[in-house]
Amino acid sequence: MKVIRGWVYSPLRPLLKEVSGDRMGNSETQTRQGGPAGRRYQALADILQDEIETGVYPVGTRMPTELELCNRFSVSRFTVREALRRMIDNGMILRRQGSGTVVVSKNPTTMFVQKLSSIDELLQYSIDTRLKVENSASVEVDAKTAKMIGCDPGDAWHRIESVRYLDEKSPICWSDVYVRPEHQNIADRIGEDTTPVFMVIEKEFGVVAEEVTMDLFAGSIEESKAWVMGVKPGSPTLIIVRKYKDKTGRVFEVSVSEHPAGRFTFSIDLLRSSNSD
Amino acid sequence: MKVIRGWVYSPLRPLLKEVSGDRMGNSETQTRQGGPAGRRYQALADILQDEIETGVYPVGTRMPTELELCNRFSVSRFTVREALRRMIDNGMILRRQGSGTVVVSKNPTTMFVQKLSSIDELLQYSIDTRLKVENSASVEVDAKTAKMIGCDPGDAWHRIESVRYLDEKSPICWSDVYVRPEHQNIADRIGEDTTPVFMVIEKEFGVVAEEVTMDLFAGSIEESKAWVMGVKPGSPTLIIVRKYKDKTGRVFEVSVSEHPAGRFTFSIDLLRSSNSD
DNA sequence: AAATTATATTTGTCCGGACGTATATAGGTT
DNA sequence: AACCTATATACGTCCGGACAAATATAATTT
Repeated sequence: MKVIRGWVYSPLRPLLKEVSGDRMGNSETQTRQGGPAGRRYQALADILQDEIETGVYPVGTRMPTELELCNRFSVSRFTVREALRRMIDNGMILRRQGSGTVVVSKNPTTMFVQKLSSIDELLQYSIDTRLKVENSASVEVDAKTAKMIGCDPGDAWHRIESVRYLDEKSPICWSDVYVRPEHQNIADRIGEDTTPVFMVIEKEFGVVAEEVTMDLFAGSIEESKAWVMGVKPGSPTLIIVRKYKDKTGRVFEVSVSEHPAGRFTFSIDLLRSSNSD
Repeated sequence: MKVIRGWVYSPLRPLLKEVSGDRMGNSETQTRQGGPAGRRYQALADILQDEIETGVYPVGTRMPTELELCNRFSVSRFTVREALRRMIDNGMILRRQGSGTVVVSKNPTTMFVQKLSSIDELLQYSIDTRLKVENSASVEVDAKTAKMIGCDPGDAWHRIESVRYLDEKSPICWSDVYVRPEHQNIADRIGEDTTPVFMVIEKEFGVVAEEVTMDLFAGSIEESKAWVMGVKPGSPTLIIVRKYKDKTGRVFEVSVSEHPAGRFTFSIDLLRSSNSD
């Protein structure tokens, strides 16, 4: 049955009333200024959202123009635009100047958003962990590594092998950082302070990380690394591969981190997006 | 000399000019309406952002009021609010009605946002994977499990043990789903279709997942599970613990998934947030 | 018919004003 | 001093209007 938007009295709904025929005596309604308890743009957003969900405006088609919505609900353009702004945030519509408003999704997409307040949370290390460089050399990546970091075998990269410590005696992870040959001299800067490698490259060479992809999977640690990390060869590790891309899509840094089991947990916190609804 | 918008058009910056003393002859300037190529609110946001970074408004203190900013830059409240809205999105300021605007961060935080368009991307399984229930029983969690799922030892939960298959012969992961005793009858619904368990609970009992936390770490698979998954006991696995909380913060479902190495990769794609700057 | 140009449409930016509501502050009362 | 109350402050909502810029559509020309 579900007569949602039929404007029966719900505590808040009849804030907006559609003007159907010519006009109803809204000499009072219209003169209203200043907001009451309810937000008009929110009520309008709810209505439009529901109309999209029920198929009044199918995905792919165009919604009414701002002016049309102003007339239909007899509200100002401010209210309409504010309502539509919510729906943009919800990913339901898309707007383009001169063109109009297009419906792109039936239901509020991006149900969950990750709260990621700082760059540290991206890297998930507290400020005071330290990188200690073990080795730094130009390499041609072998087939196995190429597959892992997503490039062709034989490609030239500069590899910086290092170990991340919580304190002197507590290695957290082994970290292989691959950077472009033209950036290889940043190797000297690693470990100086706690700045992430990609931020050093950003500052030094002007490239900007526009996209970061992270792959997490389980694996077994190899013998040489196991020795340094103080675990048995072949014991389980959490492997995190991070690829930093600039705006052209070119990867300018790849880091491969191996965390022996028990030393590290990667946490993600997702919140239901509350921008409306 | 082409005076567009008052002050001449330079690429973008002197779009906003601070009024210092009493007033400059902006009889023309002020009357100007409509926007040129440059956005005034953006210019204002840049200025304020810069002033925060340079310590004019230290973190923790309060910024000027809207009206003060209106006067200082001789712009309308719309422009000021639009500028401040950007800074809210950037996480630099926080506003409260009646109180004012507080600086909470020196530099634009939330540098990266995760694009998460659908619930499938949260679960990271393609639609056509299937859950096959192996066992379903009420349990009192032991100490080890309690630590893993974040509750007290001895707490009563209903555990649904299942295996996720890509097809008949390809098990992807072992999955232990813990639900509240009062929800235990949803066990019959698992495997019927591809609906995620938490969505079944949402629909059936009216609870809503407001927050989902995911912990990823490496571990060793235990013997009984190894048998089903077709790997050697003790071999590495990627363990993912998902906790679903309602709006009161109460956990109503915990799922523990164990993915043998090589069978599954968890991917995250982060994009630099482009809300301004 | 194709390309160009002119026009209309539609969203973006910006202004000034008004009132509502939440918070903070000052003042008075107990 | 603690509590309550009146006032001021500051952000939130909403209106009407105006021009700018980007796009789409119609008209014109080639």
